[in-house]
Amino acid sequence: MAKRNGTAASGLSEAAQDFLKALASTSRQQILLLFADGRPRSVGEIAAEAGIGQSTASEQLALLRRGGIMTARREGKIVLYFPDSAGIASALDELQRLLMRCCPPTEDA
Amino acid sequence: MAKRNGTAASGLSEAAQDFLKALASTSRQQILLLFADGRPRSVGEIAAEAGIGQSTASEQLALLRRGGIMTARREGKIVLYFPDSAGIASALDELQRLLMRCCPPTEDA
DNA sequence: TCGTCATTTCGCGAAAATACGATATGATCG
DNA sequence: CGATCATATCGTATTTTCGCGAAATGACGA
Repeated sequence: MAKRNGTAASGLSEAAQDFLKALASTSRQQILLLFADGRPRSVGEIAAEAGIGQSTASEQLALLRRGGIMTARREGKIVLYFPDSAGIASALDELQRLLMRCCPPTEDA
Repeated sequence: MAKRNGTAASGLSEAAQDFLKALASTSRQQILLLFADGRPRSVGEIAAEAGIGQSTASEQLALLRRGGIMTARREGKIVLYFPDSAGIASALDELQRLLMRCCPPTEDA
């Protein structure tokens, strides 16, 4: 009776949980903001631009990836990370549904 | 040159930061879910229904309130907590804007 | 005013997150 | 194959969060 990844007891899927946890960190937000220009980056680049260690960047990127916020593909010797628009959209959607459920925008109108 | 509460260096206002932090916790999510029926509750009720200590509930509710997710009003001797639809909507809106900024939903579309 | 009830604040120990350097894994090139 | 570069994983120290009971604050009623 392992818990499926659907709706957990708390009402949010694990994916959405990971999404929120990944986003609730200023350092990960900073990483995310590097991609405002839409250009994929290697781990080393990200570490340098964010001013953090290489291993730290790798770990944070792993969390962002688990949260469905970023994806990566291997490009020869390096690994290119970039935002996962689809993952973000779906997590955001689920989050919105949860909030709607708890907090109807004033029951009248 | 104190940082205004508008857009911080990371790109997210403090309000949005607190919103995310408040939401990124299963116990706080559980509290939030108690309000699916729209009925306001006292701190004691919330503690009981969520199965946590009373002081813990108070502290978590404070975080939810700081995150703009819940509000409270004093009703005689007790304090009634309930979701803050407006706060949620605005934080969600800002979050959405941030994500749009970093992750355009495929540059063509 | 005093006592009581509800909530907040405080002090604390346990658990988790964070960042780092060092080391292991994987891929490319000689 | 062996060296090298990029990334991932490991071990660890520091900080932050979590949840609790105890004590302080605030509100009401006798």
